[in-house]
Amino acid sequence: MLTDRQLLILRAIVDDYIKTAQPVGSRTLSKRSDVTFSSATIRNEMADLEEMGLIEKPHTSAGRIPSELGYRFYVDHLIRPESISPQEAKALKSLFAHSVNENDRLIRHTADLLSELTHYTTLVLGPKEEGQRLHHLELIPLAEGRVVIVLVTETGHVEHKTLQLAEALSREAASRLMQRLNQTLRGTPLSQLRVRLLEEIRRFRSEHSEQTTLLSKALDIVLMDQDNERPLIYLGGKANMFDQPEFQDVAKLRPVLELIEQQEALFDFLSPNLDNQILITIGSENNVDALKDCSVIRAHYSVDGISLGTLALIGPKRMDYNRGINSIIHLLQAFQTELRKNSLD
Amino acid sequence: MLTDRQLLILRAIVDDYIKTAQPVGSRTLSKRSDVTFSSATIRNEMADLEEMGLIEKPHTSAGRIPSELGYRFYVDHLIRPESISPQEAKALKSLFAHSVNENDRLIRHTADLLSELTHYTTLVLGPKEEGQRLHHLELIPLAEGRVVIVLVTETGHVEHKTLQLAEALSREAASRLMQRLNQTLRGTPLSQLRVRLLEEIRRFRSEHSEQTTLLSKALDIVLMDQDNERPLIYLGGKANMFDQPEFQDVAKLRPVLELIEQQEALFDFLSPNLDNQILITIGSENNVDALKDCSVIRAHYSVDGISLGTLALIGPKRMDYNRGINSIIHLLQAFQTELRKNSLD
DNA sequence: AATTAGCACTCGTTAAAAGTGAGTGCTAAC
DNA sequence: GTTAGCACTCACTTTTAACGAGTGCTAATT
Repeated sequence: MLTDRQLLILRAIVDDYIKTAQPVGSRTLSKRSDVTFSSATIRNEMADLEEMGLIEKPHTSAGRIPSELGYRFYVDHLIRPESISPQEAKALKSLFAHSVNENDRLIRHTADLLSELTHYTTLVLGPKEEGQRLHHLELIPLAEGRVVIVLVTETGHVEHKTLQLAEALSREAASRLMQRLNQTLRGTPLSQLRVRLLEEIRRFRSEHSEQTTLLSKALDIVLMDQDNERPLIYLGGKANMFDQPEFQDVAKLRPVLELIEQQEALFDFLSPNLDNQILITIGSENNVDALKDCSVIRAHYSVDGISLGTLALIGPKRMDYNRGINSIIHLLQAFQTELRKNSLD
Repeated sequence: MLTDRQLLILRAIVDDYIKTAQPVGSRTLSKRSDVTFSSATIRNEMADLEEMGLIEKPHTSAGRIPSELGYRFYVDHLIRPESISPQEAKALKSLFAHSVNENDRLIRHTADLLSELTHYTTLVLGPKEEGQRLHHLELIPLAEGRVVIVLVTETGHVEHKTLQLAEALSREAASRLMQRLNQTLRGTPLSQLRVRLLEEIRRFRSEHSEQTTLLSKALDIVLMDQDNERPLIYLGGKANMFDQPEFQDVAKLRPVLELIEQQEALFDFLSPNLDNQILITIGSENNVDALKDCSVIRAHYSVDGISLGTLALIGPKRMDYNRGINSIIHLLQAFQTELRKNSLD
């Protein structure tokens, strides 16, 4: 167990290092107004803290920096849930002043906002398709056998695909089929949609003896497309990475930026972990080599108790956890409220 | 005018520098099999080439590197339109083996292909909306006054927007209005669509005395949205930038990557210049400070003689122009063929 | 017993000095 | 016109020295 003085020193070291990115020496600390004891005393305490693995020195004659364990301790025990400043609270309220009807744009907007708010890079994992339920389906026949299928989910998400049929689908046939499909399929989870859709078309065909073989084949191909399986990831403030002194070296910067561009890898990484509402992973805790020098703050967003996706903040291990956590919590609130507005019960 | 020997030497210097990124010395050149004269002779010729501004030395005791003028001369006079290798030609053919129905995805796919082919970063500017013409318009009323409007252009581009009305629009009203709108508005350039759409709705209202004020207001807001004005830009192979030795320094890399993330700036930069089908700009010719160390190869793509957008390749000034130009030309062909397939006359 | 002042020591950082080598320009010989 | 030879330049590397922030330990102080 740590003494109060040790806690004070540890917090001071982490705070200072987060601010300056420079190893913190005993003399520097002793000059702080909240430190009443001498640098020698601090050195003794530091030796103890180092023995406990909470801090470390880059080399013999340097000050101390927090270890991963130190950051972990700081995050777990030393963070004070600071309320954001009044002007920020005001800004946050006005952020969503005019509603954004489409979830896609709402999510993109949110990613940008969060990165502006924190000056870190932001990742927003969109809702997984599979979990969502169908609200409405529309078939729009165009010229030359082209058919656009529009799909609206209960969360208000709209999506379209274009099919190419060998022969035209009449507007009347499309209309009849559509009416039937909407009657029977509303509420179907998208994960089952493909199977049930084909089944339903087959049944419709036998009842009405209409020629929809081509349609079902084309639909099958388009719905099979794995593009749909994976939720989209939106990024905000990528350039913020450049401002971090730890990423002035291309060798450090490259793996992070490369990972960020890879949808698949990111998806695996961000994929839901529903234990906590807010999850912070530090350095090697990320279990991703490219992120061994980064910390990630994740928050799951949900509507009506259903978890939809993830908001994440990515920065150096030396990131401002306090600010990051508070910003993400506050933005999460506003974001969920907007999402709620867009959903179709 | 340059002598044959000077041309040989200039080409050798540029080729060598493109390959190695190291200043080329007279001794190195004299060892090439196609060089029969001595290093001293080469030094004399180099002095002349330098006087003409075609090459320069980073410092007194270094080899020579091409100047911007040198690259310009190389691009204008020394490039041989090399046909791509058989295996690449084959690969190119199979690239679009299965058609991509949606232009958006086709464009994205193309950006990725081009960057894979060249190992440079690729930009693809999508078609400008304004120039395109309406093919079909669909209104889909959902629950709670939500209406999805789907818009299909003659190029086969599909787009949707969600409107929020204060009170529900009946399916019948929507259907009637839609039929009318499609009759009168097909072929309208998107640039005029907003005005003509509102006009048409107003007229429809007076004729049928239907309550569509809300609809036109909501439509107005949504169509006003400047998001639509600007074509999308797709990026491929961003990570390729990291491989270039000239961008190992964050100070050099940063402005380029930052620019690439800025849709607006890129849009202005890539905006059509219809003089040539292929345009190459080198370093300062880009007129963009962030690209002063880059070269850009641009190609305009068109369907049925109508220019739609731009394919671009971005790399260091020392980029492999030969390969870049040839790749972009070949991919352009295939890309346009696919686009043609997707258009609705 | 806890705290602090003092001091030798460590080690990264910076600056200057010396050595190395690739490459040039010039001159004289071919 | 071409080439061999040679002095010269200058980035790059290595070496050495000086510097200073910071530490650990010990002895004195509270």
